[in-house]
Amino acid sequence: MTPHVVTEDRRAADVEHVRWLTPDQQRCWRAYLEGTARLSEALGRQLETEAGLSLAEYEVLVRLSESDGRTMRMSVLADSLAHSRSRVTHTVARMEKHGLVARQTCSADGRGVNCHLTDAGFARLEAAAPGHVAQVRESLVDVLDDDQFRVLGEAMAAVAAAIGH
Amino acid sequence: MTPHVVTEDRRAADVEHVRWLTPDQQRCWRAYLEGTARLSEALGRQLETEAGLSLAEYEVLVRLSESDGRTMRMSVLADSLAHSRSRVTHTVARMEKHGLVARQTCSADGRGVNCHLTDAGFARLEAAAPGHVAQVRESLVDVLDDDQFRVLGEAMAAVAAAIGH
DNA sequence: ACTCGATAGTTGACATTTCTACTACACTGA
DNA sequence: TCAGTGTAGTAGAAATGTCAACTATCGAGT
Repeated sequence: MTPHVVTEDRRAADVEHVRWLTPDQQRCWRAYLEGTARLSEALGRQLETEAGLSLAEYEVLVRLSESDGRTMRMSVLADSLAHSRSRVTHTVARMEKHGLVARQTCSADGRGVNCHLTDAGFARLEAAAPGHVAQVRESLVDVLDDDQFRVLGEAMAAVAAAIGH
Repeated sequence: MTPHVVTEDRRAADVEHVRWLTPDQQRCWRAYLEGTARLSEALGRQLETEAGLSLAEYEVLVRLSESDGRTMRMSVLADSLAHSRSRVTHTVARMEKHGLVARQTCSADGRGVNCHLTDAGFARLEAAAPGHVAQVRESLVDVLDDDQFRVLGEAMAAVAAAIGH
């Protein structure tokens, strides 16, 4: 904002060392940004209109439905979704108000909270899943050939691993 | 919520026609979700802490900097970002308050509004770009080999095209 | 010129996400 | 035992995004 000459000079020098993206890489990167934006928009809209769920809520339902006893610790849920704890707290609080999940403090660890999928929540997931999967296919899986989709998965797994946990 | 027998039956019948994802596809899809979540989190955090910009604001600066006269119509900007018009209005309004852009009604079309990148906005972009590119490389480009990244770009371009404009 | 439907953009209410600070409990080591 | 440190989760405010309603202008058809 009010740069000193020194910092300006350093920045200017740094610029010469920047490994800018090549035009091809630029194209890939822009395509990534546009594709991911449109895809999450399409998925979110489908879920919202046909099932009254946000994508975040749906993902919570999925994780819980797959876990032992349909129950997960809040922090495990957060990690598995790659969402912040705070975000999961808020999401789960909303879902609890709607009767989709129930929370109770963990008997083994007094700090912990178990989040449990209710029957109503499970039913809601069952009702939502077919439409959601159809949308995932229509907008992503069926648009790509098997190799493309496989590489996409491997690439994003590598990205997730590189960023760390 | 209060399902009739008929609709329940229909749903149950439909379920049998659902083309669920195969386990391999599931893995790819989950990896996609986790990778994109972590990547946008990493990019957003880098920009916020090192440049005081959100990813959305940064993208606006980039588009404007590349356009003729560093000026774009609001709707063109929105389309090119794949963001809603409303969202762009809010984003640009915030940026205008900070002096990064300036708006003026379009002389040719009285409904239109031109969004122009100010010198301060351009300077801000120049300052932010090296760090951002470094993060994009560290978390994405340099994590993948050339083929993976190319396929990723092609795949997401196909997705964007399939979802339409 | 006039009316109608479409387009451009904004606005404000509402929902969601992020940020920061806080409480409570658990574990470790003296 | 208990002080210090780390972990689990929550709460509320601020920032950001979405939705629906609105104003204003354009442009085609009459």
